[in-house]
Amino acid sequence: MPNDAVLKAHGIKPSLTRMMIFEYLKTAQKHPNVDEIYQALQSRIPTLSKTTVYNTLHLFTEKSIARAVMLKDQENRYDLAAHPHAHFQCLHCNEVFDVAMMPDFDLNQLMPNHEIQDVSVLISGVCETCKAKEAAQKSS
Amino acid sequence: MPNDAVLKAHGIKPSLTRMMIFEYLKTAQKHPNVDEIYQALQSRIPTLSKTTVYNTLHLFTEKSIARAVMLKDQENRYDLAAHPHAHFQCLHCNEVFDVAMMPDFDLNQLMPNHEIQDVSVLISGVCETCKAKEAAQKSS
DNA sequence: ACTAATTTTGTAATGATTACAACTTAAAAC
DNA sequence: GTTTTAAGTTGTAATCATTACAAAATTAGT
Repeated sequence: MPNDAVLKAHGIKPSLTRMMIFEYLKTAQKHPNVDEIYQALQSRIPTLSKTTVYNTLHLFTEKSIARAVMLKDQENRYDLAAHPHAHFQCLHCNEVFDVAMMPDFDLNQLMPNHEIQDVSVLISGVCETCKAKEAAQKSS
Repeated sequence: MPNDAVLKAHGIKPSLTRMMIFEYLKTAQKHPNVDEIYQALQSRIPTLSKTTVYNTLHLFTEKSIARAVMLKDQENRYDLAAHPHAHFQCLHCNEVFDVAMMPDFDLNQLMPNHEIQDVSVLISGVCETCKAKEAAQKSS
């Protein structure tokens, strides 16, 4: 489905700015924060303002095509809400990776009378790469 | 185990201030943020500074007797790390509840070469009370 | 007591986020 | 195809949690 169709399908008028922010979220191989999105698109949209990035992300979040990722650095990062997944944040290099998906917990049984809208899972630890580096240093 | 013993066991010198912040975290039936802790203890520790609260919570987090709860309001809240549990935040009244515990995912199988230190689960939706209120309003 | 180390404090800086009003662009009405 | 209205975008200033940092106070070791 082309980008404008995705936006329209969620009740968002596909302005050029919105399309480009959406496209960036879709193709960027990371979990960008507001400033990263702003910096990345500034060259192509010279009049872009940070407020617009905030506005657009709030809109995307509200319309459920993006969601805020809660991380320890206390700065919102965003990714597309398309496929539910967990996040792994390395405490050494600070990189964030997607984790395929958690098995579905039987939340409705745990909390029968609550309406569950979203589940965020953040796993933290040390990533493969950092572990390898540490091991290499120790043995040298 | 008395509070000072808990602190000592984690390598923290049990100063009066630290004991009182620990005690507050233990007994408060909520997930206080820094300001709430500060306000609550100010009457008993008149010279208390907010920086001290920040310092102490960082220390507690580092020594693993407390942990930062990641919530959508973008303001750190803390609870004791004692028994692992998930959090439920109501999107209407903003209240936060503990959820017994998630079944343990087989994370090590999902991410074989990573070292997992912590898993945070945040569930959001509408709580029992808010749902009941809504239902009552509709039927009136 | 004396010195050194630790703990606590207050003020100032940082930096993400929001408020808000002006401006610009696009759509609708005529 | 103007005019009117609504929607989208922008820039500046304010807010507020958090951090940096250095001084002051307290505690522990000698």
